[in-house]
Amino acid sequence: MADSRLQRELRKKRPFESREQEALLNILRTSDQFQNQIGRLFRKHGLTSSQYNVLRILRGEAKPMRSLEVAERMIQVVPAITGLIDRLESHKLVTRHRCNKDRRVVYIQITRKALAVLNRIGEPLDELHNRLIGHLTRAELKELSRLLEKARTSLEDPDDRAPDPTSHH
Amino acid sequence: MADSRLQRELRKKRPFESREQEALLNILRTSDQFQNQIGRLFRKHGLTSSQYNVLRILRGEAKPMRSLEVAERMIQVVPAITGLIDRLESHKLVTRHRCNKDRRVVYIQITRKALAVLNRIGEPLDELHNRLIGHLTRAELKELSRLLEKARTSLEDPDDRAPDPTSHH
DNA sequence: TGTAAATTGTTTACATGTAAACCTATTTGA
DNA sequence: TCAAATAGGTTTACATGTAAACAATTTACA
Repeated sequence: MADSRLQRELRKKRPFESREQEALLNILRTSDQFQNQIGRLFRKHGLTSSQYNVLRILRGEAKPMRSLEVAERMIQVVPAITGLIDRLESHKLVTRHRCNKDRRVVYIQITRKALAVLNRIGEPLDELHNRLIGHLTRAELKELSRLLEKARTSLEDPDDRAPDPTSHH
Repeated sequence: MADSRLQRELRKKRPFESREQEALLNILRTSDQFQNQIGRLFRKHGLTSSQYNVLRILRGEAKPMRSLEVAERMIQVVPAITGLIDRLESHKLVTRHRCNKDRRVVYIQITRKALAVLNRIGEPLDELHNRLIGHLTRAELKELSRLLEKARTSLEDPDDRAPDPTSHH
């Protein structure tokens, strides 16, 4: 395999053992670096990436949501959501309401203050996105998304670990 | 823009505003999910992803390295390396040696125990890599790497903030 | 109807990641 | 030669992310 940019970046002395490994590391590395840039922008506005994501989800839904519903969309493990909401609440970016019908449930609602913050971040974030990958052509962007979506199909079926192939349908 | 897999995954009610945004989110999301899988494998062997990366770097270099040198290759902020090395040391996976010539410098050396752990992880890790993106064709893997490397070129020049273009060569 | 099982969050224990302040040992330079 | 600037690491303060154990409610069902 010919020398690659990634190989130089990682200062590897040897080419990758496989294209699979190279592609995988390219995905992780690109994501890492982009997340750094994006996180820095959020920090300027007093938010973290996770907090921004929670607020975006709440704004998108446009009505109070249950904690676990938010957590699921964040694709995060459940326990983390509690502290995340705690901090957002202490910054007055969301409010919590205990449901009366089912007292286990907690509803999370976004505040006006948070909506204002999201509005302020919108434009600079679009600009950053553009700076990060705006130099790819439309065809390239489309192909990149296609390849990444195809890559993720490997995570779909729950490992074919069907405990009992004879049951269920 | 037509509906995409990502759009469904994120339960977005509206198509993405731009292909740039869609591609960017695809990168972040794919990386996240893959990192989860990989991290789980490392954990089975008593390591974290960061620890594994440090050990790989040390094994690749095949001789003691300075702390900051390791940190640079990890593309991490400096402070984090201290605790990381602390934990590796407490697990007897690396040893620390203060340099006598320059007493500020600390050399990190990998242990035999760590080399054995890396050997045990090698095969299952290759298998996992294969499971994650082995279903892409060679041409697709190559194109995916090319696109991601092109994407990262946006991070190259230090923002053109050349403090003084007249100095240095 | 009464108890086991499932659901919804929380708390606790660890390992990281970021930023900013610090401490020491070296190097620079007037 | 001696003070100021650098370089190499650490420490401290926060915000997350993962796993495991719990607590409070609700549901299911024998």
